[in-house]
Parts: sequence; C-alpha cells; structure tokens
Amino acid sequence: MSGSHFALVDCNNFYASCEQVFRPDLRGRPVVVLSNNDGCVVARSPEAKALGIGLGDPYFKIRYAFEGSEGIAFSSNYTLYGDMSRRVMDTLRTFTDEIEVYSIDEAFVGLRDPQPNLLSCARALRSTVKQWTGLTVSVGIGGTKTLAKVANRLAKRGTGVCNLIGHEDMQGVLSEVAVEDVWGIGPRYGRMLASYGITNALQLSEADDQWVRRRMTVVGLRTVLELRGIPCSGLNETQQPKKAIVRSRQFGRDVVDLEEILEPLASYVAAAARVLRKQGSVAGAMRVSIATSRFNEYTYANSIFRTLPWSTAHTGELIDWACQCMRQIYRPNFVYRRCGVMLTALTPADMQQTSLLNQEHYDGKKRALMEAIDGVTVQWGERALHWAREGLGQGWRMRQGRRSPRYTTRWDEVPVIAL
DNA sequence: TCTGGGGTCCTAGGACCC
DNA sequence: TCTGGGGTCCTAGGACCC
Repeated sequence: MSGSHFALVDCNNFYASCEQVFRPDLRGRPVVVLSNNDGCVVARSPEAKALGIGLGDPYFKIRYAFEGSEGIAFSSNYTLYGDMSRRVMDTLRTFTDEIEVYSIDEAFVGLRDPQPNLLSCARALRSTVKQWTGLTVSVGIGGTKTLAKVANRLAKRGTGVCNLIGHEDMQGVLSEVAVEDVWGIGPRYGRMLASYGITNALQLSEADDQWVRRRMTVVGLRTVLELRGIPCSGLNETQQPKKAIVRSRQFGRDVVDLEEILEPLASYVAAAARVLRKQGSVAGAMRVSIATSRFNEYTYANSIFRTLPWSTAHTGELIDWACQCMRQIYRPNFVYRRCGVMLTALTPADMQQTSLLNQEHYDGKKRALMEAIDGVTVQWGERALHWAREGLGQGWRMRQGRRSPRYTTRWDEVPVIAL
C-alpha cells in the first residue's frame, strides 16, 4: 500500500463530452447520449441536466421538449468512447504505473507524492488529460477508495480537484454527504439505513460494526471502515480475467419465430466468443435467456443453464449448443424483444483438461481456425466474416439512427477540416 | 411506435458425500 | 422407529457498480 493515497480520476459527462470534442459547435448546447436502440438517456451534458433531463429517461418521453430546446441526441458510439477512454488511461499511465481502470470513464491512481504536492499533482493530471484528449476530468484524493470517491464528488462541485488527506474537518465533510451518495450504498440500503435514522456518511461511519455486518454483509462493513479511513481494498493493478461474459440485447423490432431468434442469439454468441478468446479463456458452461418486453400484455421470460460437453472457445460449437438451449426454452406465440447468452466456468485455454472418454475438445486445429477468423475481423471489421446462423438480413439489429462517426478508429470517418 | 447493457460479490439453501 | 455433523459444490437471489 503506497502511503494509502488514492486518487479517483473521473471524466465529466463522459459520453456527451466525447461527442462534443469532435463537434465544437455543440459545446454549450444540451447534448444527450442514448442507450442501445435509442431507448433511454445514459449521458447528459450540463446544459441537458439543466433542462431537467434525468438519467434513464426514455427518450420518446422527453424528445419533443428536448429538441424544442435546441437539444441534440446521439446513439451510443461505443467504438468512439472506448477509444477515447484508452487515450485517457494511456495519459494517466505516463504519470504512474499504479493505476486501476475501474470503468470506461474512471480510474483509481495510487499517488506516492508527499502530502503538500498532492493537489498540484492532481491539477497536472487534469490539465494534461485536457490537453491530450480534449476531455475534462475531476480528481478526488482520499486515504481510501471510498473517501477518494467522496473527494471526487466534491471536486466536481468545485474546482475539479479535491484532496481529503489531512483534512481538518472530515466529520463536517462526511455529514454533508447523503448516505445513498456513498460508494456501495444503493437505493435499497439507503432506504433501510434511513429507517434507522442514518441519512449521512458521518452517521454511517459511526454505526456499530456488528450491526452493519448483519444488515449489509461484509461488503457494507468494508464501506464503513473505508469511511473511517481504514483501507479495505487496494489497487487491482493486474487486470483479472472476467469470470463471465454476457451478451444480451433488445432487438430492433419484435421477433416471434424461433428460427429468427436464433440469428441474434448466434450473433451474440459470436461476439461473446471473441471476447472469450481475447482474454485467452475457454468456456465450460453457458446460460441462454429469452424474454418478451416487460411492457407486453403477455410476458414470458426464461433461461437455461448448461454445462458444455467440453470447454471451448470455438464459435461454431458455442453457437450449436446455444441454439439447442434456445429450442428448449422457446415458446411459440409470444412476441420477443430480447435474448442473451452468458458464458461461464471460464478457464485459461492453455490449462484444459482433456477427457479420456471424450476425445473431442478445443484442439490446435480449431484454435488455428479461430485465430484466422479473429485476424480477419481485426483487419476488416466485425461484420466482415460471420457464421451463417447469424443470418443475412439482420432486421433485428438495434436501431442506431443517431450515431456519430467513429472519428478516431476509421479512416473513412476521420473529421475533415474544410479549407 | 418508443422504457439499456455488462459486470462483481455475498449469502442462503439444497444436494450430495463421507 | 429413527433421523448427526461437517465439507463441498451448485444455484438462485439480492445487493451493488458504471
């Protein structure tokens, strides 16, 4: 533990800001980014927040008023956001190796600097990221990750940087933080705590350990200890391989027929299998799910878990098994809106157990084929090559009518400056 | 017409084994 | 007529995160 100084670096309004970096004309205007299928608002510029647009608002409900206020909405452009995220993280890595990328738009950074330098270090991070990527970050520093999160909230409200290390009035600071704004306290715990009169972070930090343990498990207890300044979690510097890989999406339109549902399913399996191979794993089990819209009159949802005959990362095998699962849970006469697949029981591909009885497994030949396919995909894009089961028409694909260009990753979509 | 997607961790309870 | 105790594995469900 490096002196227990944690900085949380968090991009402000990340998705909306990514759009504005490449569209200077939109700076200062209300901008929102929508979820898949252009369903809900998932990111807002400050101007959009000022209009009262809420996170998660269904777009069709606010569209009229929003566009009437000169607002502009974008479909999610994850290719762009992912690349911008990589640029931010690469910038942070020029300052330190002690970095845990926590999500697409935030990272914990370990700071070794002596205390008087912490704020100037935070300002340097902030201005460099701004200069190199065009994005604004807030930096909060604390003795634990939970306190760094608190500091980051304060930073966002103030000058963009905040240091709580050695703060002379921590009690005052914590008493100003609503309990449900504490990292790890969601709506359920927030309500439960409120019913016991605990409404701010200071009160939570003073709660009885045993009581917290009983009501909120060890996870809640760790949060309380971290509020008191006792670190319970360090930086996860090495990226752990994922334990599950999920692909599940709403269709762009209603789907009724089994054969038609197998197309998106195959496509999600193929996408999940790419991620699986990228982290060098094979899957030993899968769960396949299907559901109608929650808003339908007649709803049906089901899922099935299956241990696979052998562990594999072969897309074709995974698709076959997933389709078998789907045939078991599909019921006719429902109008479906989503299906999904989860790959689990993941193990490293080079540590496979070969069964004596079952000669077949993910062998060199299959691996070579998958490597070749992945190579083509990297070079020519994910749609260059696909399994027949994924279908050709793909009318179920999600709607993305408002997607911005992939400015940073496609030669044919780089911004052009007119002379 | 239109309501997101991908993860983690913990606990309880059942099945099964010795 | 009687019905232990401990360990492990699996699953479902609940909570949280962004």
